[in-house]
Amino acid sequence: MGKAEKTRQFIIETAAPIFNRKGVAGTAISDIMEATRLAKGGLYGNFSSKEEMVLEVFDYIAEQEKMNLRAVTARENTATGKFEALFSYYAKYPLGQQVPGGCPMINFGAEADDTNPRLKKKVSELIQYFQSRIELLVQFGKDAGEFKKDWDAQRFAIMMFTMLEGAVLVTTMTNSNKQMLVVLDILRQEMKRHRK
Amino acid sequence: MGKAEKTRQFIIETAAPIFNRKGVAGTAISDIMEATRLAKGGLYGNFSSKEEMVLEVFDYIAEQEKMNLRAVTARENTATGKFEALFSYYAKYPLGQQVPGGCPMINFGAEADDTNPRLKKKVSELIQYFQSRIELLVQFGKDAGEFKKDWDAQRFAIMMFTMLEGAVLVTTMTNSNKQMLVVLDILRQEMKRHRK
DNA sequence: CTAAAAATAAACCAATTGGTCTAAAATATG
DNA sequence: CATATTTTAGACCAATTGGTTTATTTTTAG
Repeated sequence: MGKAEKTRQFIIETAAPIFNRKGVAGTAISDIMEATRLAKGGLYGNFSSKEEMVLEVFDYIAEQEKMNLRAVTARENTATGKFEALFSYYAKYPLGQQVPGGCPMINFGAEADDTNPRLKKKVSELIQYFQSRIELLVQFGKDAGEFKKDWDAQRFAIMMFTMLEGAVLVTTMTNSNKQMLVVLDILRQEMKRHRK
Repeated sequence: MGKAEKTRQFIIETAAPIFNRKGVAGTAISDIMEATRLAKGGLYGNFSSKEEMVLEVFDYIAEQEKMNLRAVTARENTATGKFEALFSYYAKYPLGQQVPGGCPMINFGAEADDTNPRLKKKVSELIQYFQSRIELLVQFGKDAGEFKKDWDAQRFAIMMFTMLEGAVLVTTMTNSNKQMLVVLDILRQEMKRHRK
């Protein structure tokens, strides 16, 4: 990685939590200049526009989120263990976030919806990825004989993902993970019902 | 309602969908001027700042959302019917929204989180209201002998609200209500399990 | 070590930002 | 109807917006 690549990456990593926290419209280029200690030329030499920068920042965030999801589940080797690891991770939410400032799918999604179709598409793809990973985890558990074969993986993936995202919103707004814990209990119970 | 009050209300109602769509930071005063056909003085004579305007706009939106929730459920007189009316309403999401631009709890919540504590508190209160209404609906059904007495109302309210909000996010991002329909089916099934 | 290439800082730009002020117009009240 | 009050339009403000350009520095490669 040459100097240029390094600077580019440094800008992306520095800008990510700022955009996630303050939103795209709420973040001025001057905010990024301040955080990176780079002059305007340093930024526009690496990105042709704020829009392009945001798009690349989200790619980075999406990669972080995917890596985190893999890291959390990789530590266990049974499907049940992997789910439990995920539940423990969310129980501590919003601690341990890879990119601070709340869930990027909610943050970027809410803003992109009516203003940025390219960004919206990226959010949509990240959502799909998360859901398909949950589905694969259920399938893995079924293949390993941990879960009953008639458990509807897609249905559970939708249930788990929507509930977790909703719980993240509530947790963030109320500054309390009380409801998140209830949600996790419901998910654990649902998993138990389909255990062999 | 004098002329002043009327203008004030007109500004709020006109600005509401704009803020909901484009976000607070993404909305310029000039956007509101254009939509209301009012000059700057006309706006700042009624609101001391953009911040104050947004706060009042959200109060209006919250009132609309509450009224809508009441309106949807009021048409039926059994708890089961009221829940079914809610499910039918969400099945058509995002159609029939009172304030266009997606769910205001997500939109304003995501942005307010790290930037506007006063707004965040209002979002939090609206969330609490929705959840308590669901709880009351369960309680109403229990009292009327429709639901089993041992159904945990609060637990279901959390499940229903978080799943619906998550589904709204997914529905909005993917431009498809496919997942919303799955979520509604899960909720219907859960209700059935606690029917007498 | 040197020459070509890449990366950077900072001055500069027009447009727009949220907000103020004043004079004119509209309204409400006696 | 007249007067006091409220409401409004629009000029004006300094600051900031995203973005460009140019001259200089730094890095890379031969």
